[in-house]
Amino acid sequence: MKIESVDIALTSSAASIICEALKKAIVEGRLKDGEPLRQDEIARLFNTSRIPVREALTMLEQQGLVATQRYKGAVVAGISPEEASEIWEFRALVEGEVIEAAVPKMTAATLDEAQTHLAAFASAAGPMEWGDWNRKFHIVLYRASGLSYHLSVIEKTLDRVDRYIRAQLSLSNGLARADTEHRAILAACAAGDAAAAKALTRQHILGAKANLLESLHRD
Amino acid sequence: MKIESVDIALTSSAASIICEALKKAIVEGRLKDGEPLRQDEIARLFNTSRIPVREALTMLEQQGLVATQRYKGAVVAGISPEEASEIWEFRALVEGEVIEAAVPKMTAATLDEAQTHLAAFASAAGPMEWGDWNRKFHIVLYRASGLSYHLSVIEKTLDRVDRYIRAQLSLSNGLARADTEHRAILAACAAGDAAAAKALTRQHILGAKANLLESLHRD
DNA sequence: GTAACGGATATTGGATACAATAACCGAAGT
DNA sequence: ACTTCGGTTATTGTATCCAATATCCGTTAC
Repeated sequence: MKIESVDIALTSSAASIICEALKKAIVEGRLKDGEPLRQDEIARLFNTSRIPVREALTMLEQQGLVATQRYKGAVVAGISPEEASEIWEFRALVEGEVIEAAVPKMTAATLDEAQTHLAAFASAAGPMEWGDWNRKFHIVLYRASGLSYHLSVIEKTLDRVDRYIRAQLSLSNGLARADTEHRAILAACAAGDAAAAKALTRQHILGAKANLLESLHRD
Repeated sequence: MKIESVDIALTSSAASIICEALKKAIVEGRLKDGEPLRQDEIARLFNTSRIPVREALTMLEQQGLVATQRYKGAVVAGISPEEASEIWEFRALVEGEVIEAAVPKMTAATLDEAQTHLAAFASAAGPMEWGDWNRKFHIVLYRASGLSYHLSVIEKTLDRVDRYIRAQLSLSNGLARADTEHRAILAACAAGDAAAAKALTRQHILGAKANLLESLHRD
């Protein structure tokens, strides 16, 4: 007879727990651009020494989420309008290609799950939830492609810019427009029209890019 | 009057020095897939404690060059044929797009530098040099695009697979074929034909993918 | 008043020491 | 012979302590 076994922290080191918590705070925009991340302050928050905190900050720096200067510490890494513009072009390129490859492999379960996320997105209460469901909707569709390397690059890129997407969704028409475009993308996927899904995804991303740059320009 | 000032280790921490050294060894294929990386052994090599070694390994894990298991240590991360196939497709997508954007921005200096690397490639002595000049040739052309985010993704991807490219160059016809294709790509760039440069780059990468999979299949 | 210098404080980088876990090995029992 | 248990060793994860550097602030010279 087998004993009921539960994985107790088999994959979680203190560093990765801290890294994930900080990443979540950055991605959700709770930590603002340029905000300093003090090692001993974070260490106190997690009841650890500074060693795992430093490893977590090293991970985040490698992911481009924080910028570190020797003997000066880490700050949340911002993004310039030029970088934003380029990253949205990159997203259109890669996400367009991935959804095109994904459409022929989508199952009913894929479409169901996407539909669920779309409904949750439409009836969500605040910017944080919008961002979560928006991302889940897209990722579910991409995942059907089975292109794990492409997916990992997409996820890292989204980590880098997700807070700007959330801000975008909060603007006037941001939510309604995204919802409309999501429905069109899902319809194309359900119809098995890979070319249309790719084109709509590209428009979805490049339209958001134009909006973002416009709002940045107004400041 | 101003004093001649030299940056003395302003940007170099022990961790990043160790990281770069290990990365070079992995990229050049001197550390084989699955080879364990012991913390205290590396620490002795660099005359440091294990702390900066651990940070270096953390960086390499984030870059996908090593795989770590809790309480078991880090090993050089290999790559499956499926992953290789997907990564070469990814390269064709991104590098094709980047060189297309780069062609209109190339200067005479860009083409000169690429030509120099191409000549060095053709007259290089061994696999290591071939790999170095091959990579420099492509990167110089890509850099003209000014697409820094795309470039950073390409560099990280190349770090991950460069040793397989080097192995490929060492095979029969690998070097001659690469040289021929490089000349064609450079000619298209010099002629200002962005579409041709893109198509030739894609063929260059996808042909190498086919060769790689074939050689993997023979084993 | 202002700029340059010097010391006090805060913060990070690294070394050492200890705790937790895995791998190995040998002995005992069946 | 095979399995299982226990202990020993090797290796990693973390805490504590010290060194190196930056920042702040008062003082002083002009």
